[in-house]
Amino acid sequence: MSFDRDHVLRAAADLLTRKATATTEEVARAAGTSRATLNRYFPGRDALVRALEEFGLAECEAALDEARLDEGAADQAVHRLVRAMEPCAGLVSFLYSENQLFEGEGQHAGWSRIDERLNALFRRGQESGAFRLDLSAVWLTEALYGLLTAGSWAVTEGRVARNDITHMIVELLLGGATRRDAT
Amino acid sequence: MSFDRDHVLRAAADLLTRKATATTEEVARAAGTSRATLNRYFPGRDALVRALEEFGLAECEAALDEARLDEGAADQAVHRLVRAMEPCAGLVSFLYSENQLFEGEGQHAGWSRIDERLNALFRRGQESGAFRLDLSAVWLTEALYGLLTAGSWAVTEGRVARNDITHMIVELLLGGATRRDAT
Amino acid sequence: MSFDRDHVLRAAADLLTRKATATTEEVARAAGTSRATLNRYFPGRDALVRALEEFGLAECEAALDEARLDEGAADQAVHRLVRAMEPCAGLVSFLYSENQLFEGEGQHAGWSRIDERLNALFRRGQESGAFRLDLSAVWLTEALYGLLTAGSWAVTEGRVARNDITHMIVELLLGGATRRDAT
Amino acid sequence: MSFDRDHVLRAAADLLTRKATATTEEVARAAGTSRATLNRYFPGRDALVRALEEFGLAECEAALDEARLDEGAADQAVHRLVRAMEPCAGLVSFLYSENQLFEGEGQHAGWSRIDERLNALFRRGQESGAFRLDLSAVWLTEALYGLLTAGSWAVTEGRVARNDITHMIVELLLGGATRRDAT
DNA sequence: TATGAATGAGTCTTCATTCAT
DNA sequence: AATGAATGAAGACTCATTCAT
Repeated sequence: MSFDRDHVLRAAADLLTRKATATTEEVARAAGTSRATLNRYFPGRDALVRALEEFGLAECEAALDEARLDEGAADQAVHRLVRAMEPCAGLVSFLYSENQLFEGEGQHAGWSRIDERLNALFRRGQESGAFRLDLSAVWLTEALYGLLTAGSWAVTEGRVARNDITHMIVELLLGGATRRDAT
Repeated sequence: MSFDRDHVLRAAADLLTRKATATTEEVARAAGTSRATLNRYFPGRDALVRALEEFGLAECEAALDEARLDEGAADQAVHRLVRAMEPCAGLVSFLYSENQLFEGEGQHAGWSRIDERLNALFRRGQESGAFRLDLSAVWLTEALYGLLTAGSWAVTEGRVARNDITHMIVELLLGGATRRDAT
Repeated sequence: MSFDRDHVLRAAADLLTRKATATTEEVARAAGTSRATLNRYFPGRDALVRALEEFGLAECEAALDEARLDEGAADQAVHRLVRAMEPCAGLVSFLYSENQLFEGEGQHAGWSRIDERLNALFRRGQESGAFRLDLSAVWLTEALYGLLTAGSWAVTEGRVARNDITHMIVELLLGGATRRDAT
Repeated sequence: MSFDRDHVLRAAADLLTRKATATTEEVARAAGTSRATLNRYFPGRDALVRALEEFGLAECEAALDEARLDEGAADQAVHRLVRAMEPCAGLVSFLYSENQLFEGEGQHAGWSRIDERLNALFRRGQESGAFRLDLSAVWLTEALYGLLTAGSWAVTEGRVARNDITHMIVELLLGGATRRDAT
């Protein structure tokens, strides 16, 4: 059977998300192939990380497309967004921590595009009067990443049910912890 | 001059927070000492991480003490908590990611104690009617960690002003992004 | 199209003469075929070297035959010898260096046969009074190899014209650098 | 005891002269040290070869200095030259074959300097009427290298006595194989 | 039969660690 | 006590080889 690049990338993402320092051998084994073959397609660990970055970017872009950020009320769009991005959370978290290493080189332009799309959504919410103005769109974007990561971990560690996590993130992000009806 | 254990730990925390894969040599250099001396006091990388864990735990406990979580309204306590914990965010984030590696070994009991104190705060808020019941105290604790980490990065990357970050985190955690006065 | 064993051997000899550490892939490419096919006919790098050895031996034997070492004056025979062997020089040089690796394994008997034929020529010259007795026939044989190799390199590097090299080698080997008519 | 760079270089030269494809481990063992330490001082195999090149160059230059090429009759100078260079022959031969690999990069300028000094000697002999004019100085230089290499091998393989080799090379280079008194 | 693809083996390199000063 | 130097261990990479088409 032929080498399934996508399958390998998914397996690598799964493993590295859980154990960021996993060996090339472990990655290869997890992908059901050998070190040498892995190296044929991704020459060097960097190449693998770069490929994962492209992969993660594509997944995120697809998630954003699927969420139709421009349509309907901003809070509903956020809801769709979180639901769509949740599967990417682990990989994105891994890539974030890896990117810290490449400080000098400047990060991949694709992430700026993603950031900008998220920023645009939050700005739209602010302009429509739905979202607060004292919390900047940039911060809301960063906070979304943070909550996605936290949610991913919380599920992995068994502290929150997988089926609940989208609700947890969306409600916290949009409504906060304080009771509204208590007013 | 005598070996300043605390100074070394702070330097190591600063560096590893930014670059989790930093070499022993880099850590030693950042601490102003040599590999060999570093190894004399922390025999093995694990020992250093464990020491950092103790260090981070102590800082966190101190922050929790300083925030007087049991006193006054829960939301005010959360405010004090975030302000007090913010300096620990980077180190806590690093230790979290390191702990992923030691899945097998149960994690340090100290973190459970911290978790429990935070959980207790959020439960108190829920029992007092101040906080929502559909967002579990456990999740709020995890979310707090996530927001602290996101805030730390956002400041490091220059996206949010250092003086604003406590406000950003507290307001989002308690009030969410949606405008309340718009009702 | 059928596999042209001789063509492959010549291409391999040409390449390995210039770059002794050439990869199997490079050899195959130079021969206009693929690694796998090369391996089908020469299973293992050793097999290729052995085949090259047989090839080189055959070429040398043919050169010696062509030079008719037993006929005429010894110095004339040396002249014919150098002219005939010059095309083999590069390959012989390569095989010499390869043989160093197989110290343990006795070298191919064919080389002894060649050596013996050359020795015989120089001994014949000594016995006929044409060649000096204080330079052993064995040494003259080795020196011939050395001069052939040096000549091959000198031509490759463009330091001596291809048409001159036989003259240069023969004259040096037979007459040395010192002027005779100066006496 | 401290790391003896010169000792390591000599050991490496001795081994690589005999077995050009020797492993880093074998080189280290032959030098009485470990791979890791070898790598500390010569990071990468290339670095070792470059260092050997510098080492060989220095030895050659020293040999040329010792031979006082400018003094006395040219043939006497050649005699001194061969005697002085003989110990370098193996290493020079190795470096020659290695240099073939770096075709693109152009060879170390030092060798040109050596070549030029040798060329000058042979030109001086030609101008003084001692050496033939139909064998170019450049060729005599190349031939000298070839004879040194052949002599080194002949001694290693036990075909010529070590004490005889200088005589063998000098006499062949200067006087050739043909009897002079036969005239 | 010839070849692209997969892999086992072995080398190079680097890191964490230990030792002698 | 502190450090430069040496090393064992382990990961990454490349090559020669084999397999399936």
